[in-house]
Amino acid sequence: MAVKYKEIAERLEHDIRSGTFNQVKKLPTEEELMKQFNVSRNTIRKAVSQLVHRGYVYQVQGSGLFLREESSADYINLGSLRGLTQDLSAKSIETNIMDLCVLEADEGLAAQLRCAPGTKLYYLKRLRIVDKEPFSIEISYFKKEIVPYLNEEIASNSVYEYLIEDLQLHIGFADKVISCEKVDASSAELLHIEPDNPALIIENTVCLANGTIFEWSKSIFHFRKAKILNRINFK
Amino acid sequence: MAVKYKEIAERLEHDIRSGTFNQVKKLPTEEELMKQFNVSRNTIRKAVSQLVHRGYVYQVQGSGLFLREESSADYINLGSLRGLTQDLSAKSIETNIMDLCVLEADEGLAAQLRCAPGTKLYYLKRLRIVDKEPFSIEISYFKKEIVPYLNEEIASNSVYEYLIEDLQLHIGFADKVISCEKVDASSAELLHIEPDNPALIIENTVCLANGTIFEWSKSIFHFRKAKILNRINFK
DNA sequence: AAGTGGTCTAGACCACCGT
DNA sequence: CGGTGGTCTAGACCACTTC
Repeated sequence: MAVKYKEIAERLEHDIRSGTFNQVKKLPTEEELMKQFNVSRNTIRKAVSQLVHRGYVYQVQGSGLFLREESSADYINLGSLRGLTQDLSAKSIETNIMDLCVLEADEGLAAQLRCAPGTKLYYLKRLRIVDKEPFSIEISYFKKEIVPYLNEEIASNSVYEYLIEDLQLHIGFADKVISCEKVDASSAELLHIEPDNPALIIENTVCLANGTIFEWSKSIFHFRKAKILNRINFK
Repeated sequence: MAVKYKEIAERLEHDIRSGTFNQVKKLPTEEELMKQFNVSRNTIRKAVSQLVHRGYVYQVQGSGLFLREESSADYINLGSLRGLTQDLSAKSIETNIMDLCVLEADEGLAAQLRCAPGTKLYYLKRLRIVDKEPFSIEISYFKKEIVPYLNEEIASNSVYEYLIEDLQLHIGFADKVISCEKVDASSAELLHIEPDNPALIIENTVCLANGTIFEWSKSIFHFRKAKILNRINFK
């Protein structure tokens, strides 16, 4: 990571998360940060705008740079790539692999992934267990052309860590569709809830930085245990 | 709006929405935009980054600026201030005011709004009807100190348009918590669904640009009709 | 090699907050 | 009024895509 503004943003994010500014609830001024990191003002402003987007701070013209309140509960964060591991860091997380194989896209999957029917895909179904209780079911399809190899060991840990660090994929953007349904019988059993109970659903279409779709997934969450937090900035 | 990059972003957003670039699926290069709007490169880049953030386009280094696919269905957009009116623009939207009054914050509301119990609040409950069918129930509390006046006429249209254009409030950021519950009996009746059916819930804490909380709201959506779309950018 | 976006600098001036 | 963010410019150099 040779990029200055990203390094500064990561450094500040780390400091915020470890409570460095909790007393004053305020970050140093832009001028102080310029001196501290020995970079130009625009570079500081670019680093800070990353923290704003991630929901850590807000800027007030003429006044300063303030910490946003920490969210007390454990929420799922839509914007993070690392998924549950980072969001629910205080909890114990286990993963059961229910299924992992290569298959060929049918009409429906081909439409979701914008590829020809018959395209080879990795199919992965996992049960996520948080604090010893079933939390969610995650069903993912990856284009094999882009993710040429996957095994149970990788799928038991963070798939995205593997995609980014080992396969060196550049992940660009995603569409997430959030909805709510009655849970089907087999999912109800896995999640230890009654059939016809509600379930929170996230369908996720993920693209590389160059715009190519490489994953489509559907996650089914236990309706009492999962809440999603989204921090929005206007302006 | 004397700010150049915002004007350029709005102009480009309008052009994108009206299909100007649909043939090529690409925007002009930064250099062309610089000439077209007669501004510096950084100003163009700032305008473009707003479009990226709103999910309209993605940038590919060395290649260009591309349109993201339009989402086919009618989704609720978490990032917009205007709410349903803009998101579901193709549909007919009606609003029934169920309740509108001033009350004093109890312990629970005081905690949500970070104010003293007894603080005066506007309470507003509305039923939103889309294409002649009940779509959602919205319950809002506004600090009267910040929103000193509200009436049925304003509440029948866009409250946020009134807050921004008439009261000149500067809205800064919001925390949105999305979850899923079994619907209660009275809400079920309003939404024309069976009791115990699922409901999609958004709880919303909204702050002014200076960080003051001024609204807390809870929206209960018809689980078959409401889907939320969130477009995420990494990097 | 040419085209196009990504990062970074240095400096100017404006707008808003607080004392 | 001084302090602090917000906007804007002009120019340099780097990194990636495309041909």
